[in-house]
Amino acid sequence: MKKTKDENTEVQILEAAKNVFQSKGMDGARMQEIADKAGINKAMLHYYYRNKQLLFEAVFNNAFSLLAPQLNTILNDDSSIEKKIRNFTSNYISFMDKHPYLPAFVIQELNRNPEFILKMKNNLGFPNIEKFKIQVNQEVKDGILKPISAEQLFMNVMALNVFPFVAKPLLMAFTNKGDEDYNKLIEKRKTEVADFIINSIKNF
Amino acid sequence: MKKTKDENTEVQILEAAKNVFQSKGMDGARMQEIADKAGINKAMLHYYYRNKQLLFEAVFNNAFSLLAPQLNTILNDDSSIEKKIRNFTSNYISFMDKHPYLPAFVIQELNRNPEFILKMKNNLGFPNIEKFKIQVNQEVKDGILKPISAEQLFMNVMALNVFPFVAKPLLMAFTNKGDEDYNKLIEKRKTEVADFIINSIKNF
DNA sequence: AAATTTGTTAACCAGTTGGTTAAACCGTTT
DNA sequence: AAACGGTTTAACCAACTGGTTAACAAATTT
Repeated sequence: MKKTKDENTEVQILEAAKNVFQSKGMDGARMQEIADKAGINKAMLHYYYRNKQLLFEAVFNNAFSLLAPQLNTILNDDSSIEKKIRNFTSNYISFMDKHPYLPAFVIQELNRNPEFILKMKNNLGFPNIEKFKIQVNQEVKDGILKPISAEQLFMNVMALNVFPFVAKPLLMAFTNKGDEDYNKLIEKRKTEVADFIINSIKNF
Repeated sequence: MKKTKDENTEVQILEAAKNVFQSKGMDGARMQEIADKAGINKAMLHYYYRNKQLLFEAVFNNAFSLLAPQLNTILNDDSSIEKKIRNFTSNYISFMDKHPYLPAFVIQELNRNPEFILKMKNNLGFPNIEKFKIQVNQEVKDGILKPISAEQLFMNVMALNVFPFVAKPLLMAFTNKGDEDYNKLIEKRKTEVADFIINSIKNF
């Protein structure tokens, strides 16, 4: 039919690969299925991305570079810790509505291959906790926050925001909620999670 | 050499399968590797557990039935919410020291196959939130706790306890900690997490 | 418009994988 | 000690999987 390098094929492959890799993981994904979803021949995958590993890494890096800026809002922004937590919590949950598979995918593949993150760490813009650490220590010293280490606070913020997406099937079962009800629970967390954290750490 | 059904082989297979499945997942696991780790012929796997799927389910059910009692301490125990949270947090983190791969494994495989949990729900002893719900509502009404829904509180408790294990490689990278330092962070959480939660929800 | 480069396909291939089979092994029963 | 039963093995197999190849088609360069 048509040819003319649409510059489309390459993007269609990446989109199809994203869907398949994020729902089945590296090991469960099949090159044939990606090709089918992209509406092309399997040989094209190799023409554009040499092999499965490289295609996977393209998808993974894309996913990670969507995630990183989200985290940097809480780590590197200049506003107060309280504002940052409120801001991050609300933003992150909205963000997840658009990329529901993303955190489970990243976490799963990093567990499968922990050395993988070393490559990432060299990337510019890799989330770094140092600034956040200084800021937390300062606010604790100033009596704005009750004593807490930046690392523990960061872990708590991450956990409370990310876990409900990562463990969705499990939490749905335990709370006896269907998909719709569970999403309502999560929607409420846009404000509740921040309140929960602030309540715990702020000196009033 | 020796024969006499040691009743050993079957257990050795399960142990080897646990190791391989929990570190590589269903799709990444190889029957040959399991056989090698168990020190037996590949055909034996099929002799004892018909096929890969059934062997996997045996491992998964084992894992899940280790997890369930942990959760039931917080859901069905009779002590106060505060005591349960303190007790659960400390216990759970100790439990994870012994089964580090367990939560990531269960969560990963449930994401891959969400219908899977329906089978579990019929099992006796499947964690159920109802009692916990009544208890939380009561303590809120009595003014012991600030207003919070049982579901949100439960999600928060789970998130704060489980997430640091599930997302270990990610959190290690973000916090710039090596394995040893990260484990120290987690050790501290045995008391810090409970304090963090109680601080947030208790009326003083 | 001929030649070259880029994009695309169908057919193929070698290695791997889950699973099978037929025979051997060995303790127990007869 | 022969027959029997569950246990174990080596060899095998069909299906699948990632990847290659050679030829073809469209676009670009000369």
